[in-house]
Amino acid sequence: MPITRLSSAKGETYPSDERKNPGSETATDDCSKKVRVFVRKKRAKKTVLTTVEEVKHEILDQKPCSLPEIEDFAYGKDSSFPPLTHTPANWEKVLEGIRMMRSSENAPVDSMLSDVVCFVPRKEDLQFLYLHSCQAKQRIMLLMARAIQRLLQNNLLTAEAIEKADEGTIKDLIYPVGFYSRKASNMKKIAKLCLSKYDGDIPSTLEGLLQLPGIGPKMAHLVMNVGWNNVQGICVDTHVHRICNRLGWVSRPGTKQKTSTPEETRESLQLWLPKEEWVPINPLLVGFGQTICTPLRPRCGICTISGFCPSAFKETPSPSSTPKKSHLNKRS
DNA sequence: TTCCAGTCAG
DNA sequence: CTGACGGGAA
Repeated sequence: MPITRLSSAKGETYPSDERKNPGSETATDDCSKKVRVFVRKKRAKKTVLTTVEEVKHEILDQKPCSLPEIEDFAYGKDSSFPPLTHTPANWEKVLEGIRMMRSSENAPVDSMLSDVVCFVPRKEDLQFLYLHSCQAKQRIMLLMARAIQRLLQNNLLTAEAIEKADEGTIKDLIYPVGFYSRKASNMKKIAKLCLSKYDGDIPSTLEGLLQLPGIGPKMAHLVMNVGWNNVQGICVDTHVHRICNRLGWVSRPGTKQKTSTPEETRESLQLWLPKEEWVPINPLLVGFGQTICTPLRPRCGICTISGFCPSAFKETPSPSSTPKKSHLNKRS
């Protein structure tokens, strides 16, 4: 079956879990010293941002490593030195808590991804077709699966076939999917573009993907992440956007204000989140956002990390029926 | 009736 | 920045 899913299976282990081994004291002391020197230098040059990734890259000479000293330093646990900018306290506990909640509850995203990526082998190459469902609802995702099935049955999964096919036919085949009309025409345009510029394949760069009609930052990063295995950025959808802001994980540059767009969230999040989390953060938070940290009436009562969440129990219960801005509002 | 989700057009 | 997009569910 050529359909690949982004959502990861439950019970997956993450690299950060393997970090807590007591290493040799001399090595970590040395590392700790290097971190201080490095950050001091950066700050002397008035470099605005110093990320955990950057420190690791410099100090550890590109070798993947997550020494506790760097993490502690980043979180501000080391009182002898100010924390790195933008790294929120307790983020690992929060992530771990969300993983726990996710493992005990099935979210729609687990059964079928909201963004479905199909790879269709043809000759020796991989042909690619994207279908994009904005809906996180299970119903739509089931319909999405059926839409793909129908496209498969009609041999409409190669750029050539899509290019030749009637737009109305495609429209009918993918029908109940959100924005099917626009998507059908985008599929035609993308097929034509891919045939003329990419030999029937899809572009393998972020820039190339973003040129395709209907492909924005969210889909482009998703395709880079799961399609090309080349992580250029975090795939930020509204769930990631919303939850990161509720947690206080992201902010507009130089302020404590919430980010206003997913793109802003992506850039802010990438400043401190370790790269090994860039891919798993999406299905993790999407599922969390579907089951617990919902846009409307988040279930703070059953959320195990509400103690770490600045927004816990602070959402207005019924925004639609009572549009009046009540007592609880933004802080100065 | 309102909202959903991402992208694009105005 | 605002709204359209297309259907269906809350």
